[in-house]
Amino acid sequence: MKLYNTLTNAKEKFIPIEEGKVKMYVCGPTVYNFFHIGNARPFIVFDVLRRYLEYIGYQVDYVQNFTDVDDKIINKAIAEQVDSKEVSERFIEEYYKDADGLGVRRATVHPKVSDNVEAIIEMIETLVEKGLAYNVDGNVYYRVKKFEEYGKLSKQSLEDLDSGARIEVNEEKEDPLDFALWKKYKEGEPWWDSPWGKGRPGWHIECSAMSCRYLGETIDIHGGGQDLIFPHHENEIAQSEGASGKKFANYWVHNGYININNEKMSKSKGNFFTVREIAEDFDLEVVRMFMLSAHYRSPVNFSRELMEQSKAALERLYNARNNLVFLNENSKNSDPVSKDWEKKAQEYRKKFKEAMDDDINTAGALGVIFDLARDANSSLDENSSRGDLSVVLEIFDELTDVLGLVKKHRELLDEEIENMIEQRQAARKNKDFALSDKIRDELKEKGIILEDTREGVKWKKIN
RNA sequence: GGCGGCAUAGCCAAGUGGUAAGGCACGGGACUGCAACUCCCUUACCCCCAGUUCAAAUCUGGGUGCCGCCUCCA
Repeated sequence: MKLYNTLTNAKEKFIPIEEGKVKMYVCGPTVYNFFHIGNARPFIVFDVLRRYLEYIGYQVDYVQNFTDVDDKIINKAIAEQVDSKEVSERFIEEYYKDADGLGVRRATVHPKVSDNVEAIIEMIETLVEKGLAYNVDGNVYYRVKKFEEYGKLSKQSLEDLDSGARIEVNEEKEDPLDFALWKKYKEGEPWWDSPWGKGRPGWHIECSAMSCRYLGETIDIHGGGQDLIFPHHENEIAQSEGASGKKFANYWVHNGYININNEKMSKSKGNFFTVREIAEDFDLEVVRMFMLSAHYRSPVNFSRELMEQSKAALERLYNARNNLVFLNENSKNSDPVSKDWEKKAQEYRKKFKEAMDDDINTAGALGVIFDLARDANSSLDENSSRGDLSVVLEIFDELTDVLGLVKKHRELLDEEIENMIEQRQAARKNKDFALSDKIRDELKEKGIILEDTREGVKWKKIN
């Protein structure tokens, strides 16, 4: 498999540190609000990367943190006159609700900053000992110019950064580029004891410390949104490599932005939609479909129209699967799978993997699944063998599972609804179309859509 | 100013040297009591100019347009 590595600005063959295993860290949310669809992109993209790595046989240790100590959380807590812990715990719960809706699986570990302060302090101590950090009256800063490779991820030289740096108000720092590792306690803020007095961790250090604690000094893949490249990930490299003297991450993978009217969606611009808001109008699986229909590194525009398109596309996939299930349940042909379909299933699998191997080309992979759907729709019917039908259903589920799509398989119908369908069939037989249409409308009210096909009545639930 | 990305049909989008996947929408047809689903058919001077090559959407150079990072941000 090839992955685009921000460190080298090139697609590279993925080679894990340890054969058969992948250590992967992805920057998680700051839990002070519902997350927006810009935040949702990395959750979905890296969930797919993780699923694919597992699909091709790796054992993946996947760590995604919760930033639960932060200015924005503190501000929210003050505004609501509650404890900041209350705010972060609440939005961690809300995170899981939305993530579940998006089909994002739980990481192996979801560490919180507040549970890892000890590890953070240890790492800062190491940096201070090595002369890479300094304490000024209870605030500890990273001495950026001491880390020679600073800028290697974002491809910026220290001189460029110097000239671009805005005038610092903070006169404590030796250099404007230096950033905080430990922040001195202020009234009303959460705090921990440290060698430098009461205080709390800075933002960047948490990922370095937690990545090291849960995955070790060197990891395979570090992921996040492109906007984290600088300064966050640059700083992580400075901290982790400064402390360990070893390479921090072999592959840096960054997803592109979500735009609104071609402009970046961001909390500061206020032009964002939370996933929670979108859930009022769409099943969240549609959001996932939308995200995966473009390559993860390209910017995508978000709009209601595009959501409608994705919804229709997803619908097509569900229809194809429902047809397969229906035929499979009703097939009277018990022949085993044919050579033809055995071969075709392998070809679809191969093409799917080729797309995914090429830097997680989900749009290309979806194209393969749509080809499979069309093939199944057109070449399988009531005379097809159960052998063929089940092989096609298996490969369809196998491939859609990797993308985390088409997961809502229909359950058995209630007896009441079954009865209504039978009554309608009787009415149709008697050409009593007024009654049959009435029953169909009633079922629609209950969220069941009927389709009369040559093979019989099919039904599905409305999304 | 420094660094980086993008430009493919009405909309979305794959394709990095061999003659344009796929989805949505639109139009025509088949099927159907109607509808839905499904199927078939139809729909592209690959932003512009020049160059390299037997061959370029793909490579090189130059334009034009849009976006991002350099500051909290996925």
